[in-house]
Amino acid sequence: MAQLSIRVDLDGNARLGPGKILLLERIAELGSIAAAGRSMAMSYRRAWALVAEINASFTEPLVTSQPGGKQGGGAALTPRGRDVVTTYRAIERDAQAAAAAHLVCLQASARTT
Amino acid sequence: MAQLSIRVDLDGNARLGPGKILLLERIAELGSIAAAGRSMAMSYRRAWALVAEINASFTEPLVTSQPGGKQGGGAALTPRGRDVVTTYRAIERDAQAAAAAHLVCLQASARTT
DNA sequence: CACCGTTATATCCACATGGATATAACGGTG
DNA sequence: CACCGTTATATCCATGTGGATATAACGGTG
Repeated sequence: MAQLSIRVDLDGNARLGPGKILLLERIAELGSIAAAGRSMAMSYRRAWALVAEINASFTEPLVTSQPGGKQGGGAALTPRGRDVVTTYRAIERDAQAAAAAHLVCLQASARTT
Repeated sequence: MAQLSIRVDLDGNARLGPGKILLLERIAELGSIAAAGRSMAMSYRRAWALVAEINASFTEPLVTSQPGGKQGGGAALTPRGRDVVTTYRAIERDAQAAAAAHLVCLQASARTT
């Protein structure tokens, strides 16, 4: 089915799209920036840069991280981080629902090959 | 206010986002691919490539063009092209409305600098 | 105390994107 | 019939993005 791909442009410079949100979810699931990046075939460099950008975009960090420690360290989402992910997914769900009828219309004239 | 930036991913390879839609609107308004590109500070090469990609994505062209003729030629939207633009704008409007409450929530924790 | 996997950071470079530019063909208009 | 601005297309190249790689620091664990 036709899908919307949604990027949120907040006032200020914060921009949040599918890639960053998936990265956040993988961090929550896997407990590290490195593992999250690997799971998305993304270099650590890029994953780290995205996390830095995300944290800089909000008034408090969405991701906490520690170098060293058990298993070498790791990262996790803050409560605020979890909220942001949940809210983004809600936006996606509601926007997709609101657009469903229009998408059927668009899809009808699209080349499917 | 926080804005959604929406890309539509149709079944097949067709992808339609804000840039292509604006280009289509400018073509409709200005009557040429070249003028539309200029109005968006976009090279003719790129504008032309986007139009080709758009036309290839649908079962019938959204843009017709003719080289030569009065004022050197020009381009215009087909009825289908106008439909697609209208439908996309409707998706944008409805999705934005559906997300409005969530966006307020997100914006509250975003850095506004 | 050596080891491990991570965070954090810097450097180098391959590649794709797209701008700049050139050229030809087209077909009304003066 | 020359001119014009467009479509259409090709070539060259600057630039930015992000991968690959290296290194240091960190702090639990065996």
